[in-house]
Amino acid sequence: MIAGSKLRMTKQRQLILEELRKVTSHPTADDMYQVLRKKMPKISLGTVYRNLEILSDTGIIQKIDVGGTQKRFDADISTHYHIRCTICGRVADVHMEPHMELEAEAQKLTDYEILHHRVEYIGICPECRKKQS
Amino acid sequence: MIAGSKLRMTKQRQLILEELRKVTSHPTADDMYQVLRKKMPKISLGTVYRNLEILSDTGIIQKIDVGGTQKRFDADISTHYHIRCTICGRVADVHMEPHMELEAEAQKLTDYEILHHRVEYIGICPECRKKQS
DNA sequence: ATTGATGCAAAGGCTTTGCACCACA
DNA sequence: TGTGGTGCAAAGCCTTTGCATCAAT
Repeated sequence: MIAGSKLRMTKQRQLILEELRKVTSHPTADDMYQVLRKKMPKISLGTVYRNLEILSDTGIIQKIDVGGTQKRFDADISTHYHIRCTICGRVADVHMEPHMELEAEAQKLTDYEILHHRVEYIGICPECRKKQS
Repeated sequence: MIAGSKLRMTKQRQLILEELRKVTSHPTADDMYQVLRKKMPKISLGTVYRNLEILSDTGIIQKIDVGGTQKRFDADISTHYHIRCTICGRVADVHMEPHMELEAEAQKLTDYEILHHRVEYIGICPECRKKQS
């Protein structure tokens, strides 16, 4: 997908990338669609899915696969950890240095070839905590 | 779900639990269904889903939410890390001690209340590695 | 007997895809 | 002007659910 690609920068693709870069909320495809259609009413959900897929295949954005049913997307392509609220599903970044030594440690114990690792925290976000009390 | 539950140990539920405890392959609901129907041809996929859900809600088994579209299940309810093959999707355990200090470290950096953490490794399993070469 | 569980099939949620038309390069 | 992209709608995949019937307690 990356090599030999003849990607065109359409207005839709450009807007999708632009809007994703504005937020840190790790939106789902449908979250994006709801925002995008305000600025481009005729954009289709299929186009949003297709572009998010292409942009993440190309490495321009990142697809994140935290628990829950929907995939989420992130314009920050650096390796970083996430935390998900078990109540509302919201996802936020955890700004800590990735523990690369986890990979070396695990590599001694598995016969898989380790390529990456992901850490996901599960917790309760401030908003949901407030509602609970 | 746990408190005040009046669960019946039906033949289906018993078999589902029994078969899940036999394997370490982290099967999907459909994987389970394919195995179960050999021993109980009339069992329905809905029953498999319902029971895996109930058993994990009750804490008797664990639902695991590694990347990919399908949920997987594990009779081992201890906290442990998983590795997923990026080619075939297979999931295996990584037998290392969980790094509980990751939670304390992250807690300093987020205003979420951290409850758990998960580590997922992504790699290539021995079988797929063999096919590549 | 009571009522939770099952089998079946239909419906639901999220995502992908076929197709004719459109618009970047 | 060639071909990748779009909008639309249909289809696909996984999972949940309504309902009549069954069976565990």
